[in-house]
Amino acid sequence: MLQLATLRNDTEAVKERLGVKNFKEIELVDEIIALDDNRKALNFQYDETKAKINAASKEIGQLMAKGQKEEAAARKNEVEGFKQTLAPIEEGLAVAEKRVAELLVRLPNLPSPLVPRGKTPEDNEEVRTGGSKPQLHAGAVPHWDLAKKYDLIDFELGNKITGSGFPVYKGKGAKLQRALIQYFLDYNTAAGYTEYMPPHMVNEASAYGTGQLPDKEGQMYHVTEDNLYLIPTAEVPVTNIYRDVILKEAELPVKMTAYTPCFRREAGSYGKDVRGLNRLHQFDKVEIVQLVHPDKSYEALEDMVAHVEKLIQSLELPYRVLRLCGGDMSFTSALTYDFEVWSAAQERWLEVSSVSNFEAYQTHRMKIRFKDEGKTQLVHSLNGSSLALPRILACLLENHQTENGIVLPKSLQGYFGSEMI
RNA sequence: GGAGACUUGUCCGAGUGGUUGAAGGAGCACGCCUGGAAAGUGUGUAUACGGGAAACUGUAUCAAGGGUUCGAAUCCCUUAGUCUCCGCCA
Repeated sequence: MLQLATLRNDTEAVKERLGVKNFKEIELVDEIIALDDNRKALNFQYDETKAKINAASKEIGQLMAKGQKEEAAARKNEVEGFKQTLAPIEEGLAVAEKRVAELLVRLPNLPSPLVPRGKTPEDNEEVRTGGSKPQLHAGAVPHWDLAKKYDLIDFELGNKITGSGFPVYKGKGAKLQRALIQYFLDYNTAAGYTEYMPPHMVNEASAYGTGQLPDKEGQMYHVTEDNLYLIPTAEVPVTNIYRDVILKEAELPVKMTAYTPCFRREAGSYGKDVRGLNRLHQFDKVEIVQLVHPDKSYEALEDMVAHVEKLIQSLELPYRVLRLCGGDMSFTSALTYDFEVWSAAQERWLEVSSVSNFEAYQTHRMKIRFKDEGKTQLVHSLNGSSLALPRILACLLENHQTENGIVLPKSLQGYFGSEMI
């Protein structure tokens, strides 16, 4: 969440930035500041009254030790009076604190100056493209047909076992998944990311930390019996590894990578968007996360974008890099680059990675800090997919299909154990 | 799942109602000592939110939340976690 100090010090700039994100309730900013003024005043009164009570209680202790019972009793009465004035202050303070916190989490992160204005995906800015779109042979088909033809994925079987959006990978299809995961993890660890295998369920505090709660609970599967959430992305458990941790400056940057399945309810999706592998309830993804010095986060973002870009290039897929506009970026992000790969048979772009700088928005909630010559301050957090598997698989199948089979990119051949499917 | 023990600062560890934010030790930082280092020695060493130009100072925090009390690390309740034994089990 945003810091109150930012709201206070740069009120107008904050409002202007929220406007870029098409945030509707700009008036919340002034409302929060006013509420916090009230909170501060109450807090001051509380502290003052409490100080009197503490001092008097201490005296009572000393009087009792000296056996001056009557004086002690008199002080007790005095404290009784203080306590009566304290009660309403305490109550008001609790309400004020809760209200400020509630409203503050409703403010999205401020977009960086690089974020283009706009409302829809059409307003995203194409930064660059790479690779070239393939000329498919005459009988070329979309990936769901290829998956069937080569017996790689059984969608109907997933429907039977679980429901739509839960495909069953089979034979070479399953092996290719494993090869992709292994390749991505090796590629990430070679770049200095430490591999983690985190839990696939998280508690409320973790979901709150990365911003899935309080608003987006409808997007996660919730195990109500134990009050746990299935992770929608490895970002949640991995970033929370450092929740409530104060790092040493020398420990920065922290670079982590993890493979996990991801679970998303995707309520309201339909049509061609959800055909085949385009949008699933369960999918596999390898994620990268960085915690960095606040001065270095944009440098780190560029570094992560370059990292993901090289990975996509190594898969020999045509891609484009988009800088998301204010209206299309996530609630918690300050700047996001999306990678889309060209799905040659569907003739559309599919998002395969989203790389974001959250600045201190997540770390403020999670209290991830570092010590800089005695001064403690928040680190910046970033994450990106490196990479999400299903759409990569879809594009690999579609783009690399030939009459004789699917030719795998060289980078994958060793992991998969052969050149073709 | 049942029974019991436990959860204190960066770490170890003392502390069962009254100047305890917390003894003692270790670690770390800086200084002294040394040709240099070790040893020794001195000082310092939590976080959040307030007040103050600053020095400094108030409040809160001894797993978390609530209660009793003039006063709680210390007593009571709830929750979470750790350990031991039993049960179950990949």
